[in-house]
Amino acid sequence: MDPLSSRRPRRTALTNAVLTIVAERGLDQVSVREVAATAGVSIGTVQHYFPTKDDMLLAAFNDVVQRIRQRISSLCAGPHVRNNLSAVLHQLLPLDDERAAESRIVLAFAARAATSPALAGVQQTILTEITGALTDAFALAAAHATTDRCRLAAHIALAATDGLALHAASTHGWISASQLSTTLDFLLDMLLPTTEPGYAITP
Amino acid sequence: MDPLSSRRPRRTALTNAVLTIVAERGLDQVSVREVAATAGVSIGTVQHYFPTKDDMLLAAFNDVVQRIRQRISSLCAGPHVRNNLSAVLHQLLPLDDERAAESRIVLAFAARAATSPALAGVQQTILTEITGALTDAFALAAAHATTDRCRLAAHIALAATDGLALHAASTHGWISASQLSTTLDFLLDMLLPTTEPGYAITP
Amino acid sequence: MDPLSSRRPRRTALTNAVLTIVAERGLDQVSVREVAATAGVSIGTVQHYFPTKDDMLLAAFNDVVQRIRQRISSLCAGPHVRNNLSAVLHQLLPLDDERAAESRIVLAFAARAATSPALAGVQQTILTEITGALTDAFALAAAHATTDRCRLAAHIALAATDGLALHAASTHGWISASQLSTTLDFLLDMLLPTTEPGYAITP
Amino acid sequence: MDPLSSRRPRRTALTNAVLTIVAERGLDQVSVREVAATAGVSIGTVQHYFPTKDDMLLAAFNDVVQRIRQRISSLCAGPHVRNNLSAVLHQLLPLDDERAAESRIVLAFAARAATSPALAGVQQTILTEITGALTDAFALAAAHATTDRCRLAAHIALAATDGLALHAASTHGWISASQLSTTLDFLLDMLLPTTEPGYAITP
DNA sequence: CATGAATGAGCATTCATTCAT
DNA sequence: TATGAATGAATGCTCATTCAT
Repeated sequence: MDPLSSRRPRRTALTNAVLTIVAERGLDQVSVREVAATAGVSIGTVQHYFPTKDDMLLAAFNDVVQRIRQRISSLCAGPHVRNNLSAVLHQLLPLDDERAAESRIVLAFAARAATSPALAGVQQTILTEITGALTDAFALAAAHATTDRCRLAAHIALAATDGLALHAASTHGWISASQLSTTLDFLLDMLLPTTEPGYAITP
Repeated sequence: MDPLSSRRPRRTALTNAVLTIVAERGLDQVSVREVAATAGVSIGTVQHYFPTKDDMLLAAFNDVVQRIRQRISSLCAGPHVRNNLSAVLHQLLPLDDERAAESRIVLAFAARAATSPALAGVQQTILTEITGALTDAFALAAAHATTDRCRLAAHIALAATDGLALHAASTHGWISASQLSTTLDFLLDMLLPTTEPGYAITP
Repeated sequence: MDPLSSRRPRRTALTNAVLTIVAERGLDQVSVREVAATAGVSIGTVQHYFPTKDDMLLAAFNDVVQRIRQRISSLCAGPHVRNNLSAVLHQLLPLDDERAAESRIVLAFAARAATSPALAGVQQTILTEITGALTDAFALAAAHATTDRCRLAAHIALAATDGLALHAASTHGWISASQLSTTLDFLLDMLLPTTEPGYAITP
Repeated sequence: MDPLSSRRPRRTALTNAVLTIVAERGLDQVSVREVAATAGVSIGTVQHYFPTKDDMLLAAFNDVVQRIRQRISSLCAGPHVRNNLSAVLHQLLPLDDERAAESRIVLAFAARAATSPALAGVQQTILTEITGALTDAFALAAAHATTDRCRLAAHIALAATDGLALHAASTHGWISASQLSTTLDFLLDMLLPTTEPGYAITP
């Protein structure tokens, strides 16, 4: 009846099929055929929603980015800045199977973004958003720190988090979930002085 | 005369061709045809050296890893531990065109390692080596720090470095070379107390 | 309009192309490319109808078997059992160019059936059908013979016929059409006593 | 030392490798690579003995034909003509695993002979030899039969035997070894009257 | 909105063969 | 005598895409 209620779900089913294949077999195993088969529709239908394969991959990347965006923004509503900060970054680590799959997906798209301007644009947007939010959070948590310091802290925090996710996703069991968590906590302790000032991002 | 003097160069020419294509157009644009054309040999010759495409990619990844390994070990010979540490990590950042290409290459292989056990093995080996070396370096630089602290510092330093390289490679100009360098320096200052103790990785 | 009227002919054109190549150049010269070229369609079209080469060969064998089946059954309608029997078996001999081509085709598929279960199944089916029909015919022609005798006669008749076709197809002119016919007639005379017994190879 | 004692065995090992592959996987699975691997030599060695693949196949066919020739001629030395005749023809049926393999081999080469003049020549030679020998045998067994009758009987006997072998090799278990033997015996009884006339399919 | 026929370029791989050693 | 490097054509097959319905 409502065109939105029938069009969107099918489109989402297709991007979900893409993401499933990316997580399980890698981005280069994504083909229109496989997506159609995974989603249980015909090839023609896939190409009705996404005229080209690049359109399809871009939509899938946008979907996963949007999913991350929403999960992050919902975590920023807490009263304690530091807890929010920690929660957000932990969301980006492959601490359980679901987020491990997401890490593989994000890594795959990030790698392809290196040679795909369209994907690079999406990647740049989400990186800008997250570092902006992290910078704000650091500013709130350490009120007397300069903006530059906060931005530096944000970049370090996000780089280390993504780097940890990269290390975990690109090996198999080299670094455990608890190690990931411990390492990130250690870094946050360094970046966010708790009891007394005198180090970390404060001047 | 010496078979090694005629066999090796050709094999290396082939893996170099692979790495060139990976850096310029991405790992999924690597085909036996393209590699043969880039190296200026016939298709049959490529498959004489590498019976399957996976063999070829694995050899190329091993080559780039070996290249990194040697560059790093040559930097560790300096007298000042902290300088060595800094130099090694800066080597892993895409600070010039050559290292930007290498970052794209390493990122591409890391992403594929997520779904390729053979590549994951190589990745795990090099990560283990580098974190081991970094841990030793932190131990030398901060003599009274526990081994666990040093290992944590090593993981953070490498994760942040690889994360920065990932951010730079997966966008185009989002983060400049000087920003990369500044951010890494800031992190190292945090991890390596200079004048006086009382923070960072010392207890 | 009717999908059958546009789909079937094309599919049949493809199997006919296969059979043409088999008859002229042998089964191992059949390639998807050659079939496409012979049928005047694109490679993709061939593989739209037959996803794999084995599917294509199986369909072609089924087609030729079906053709034989129909020719045989149309011959069994005559009033004189012995004439029918003779006519059917003569149909299986390479007595003219068309049936010589068919003999080469059938021989090629029979040989491949030795190492292809799918083709062996088709071969077994047609052999069972023909020997069944021949057994019935012998039973009608020699009313007081036991079923076992009739089955033996049927097996001998078909084996000798196929053997003659094999000899003719696998040499070039070693045995002439008239020799084939004469030999088969002689065998039928032996298997089907007409007026009086007492012949065989004795004068 | 003796060139013959070192050259011939290796050459024979190669043709044996060909025949093994033909029996197990079919003639079109024979490749220089596979033959070299099966015989445990290098590709270059195979092509040292057989410059082209056709040379190799022709030699292999000649070998198998020679093997049959020798087995047959050794059986013709017996004192009872009828027994010799029966023994020779039974040798051509796939009554045990070894002769089943040989039947697949002979069938494969016969089918290829349909489009290969060189193989057809060998096939024609062996057919001529065997029918000649059979004609002689029938002449001895039925002294007062004309030569033409004997030749007809020979053709029928060989055609039926080869046809039975074809039926057995091209299906899997459709006709059992004992059925093959029984059918051939029945035919021979028909072609070679022993005590009294009055047989054929009538009881 | 959805299908599937049709296309032809592209893929990794196998192949027979040549040649220098 | 025997090897293996090198070649390039050919293989079956998958692919993204176009188009008519």
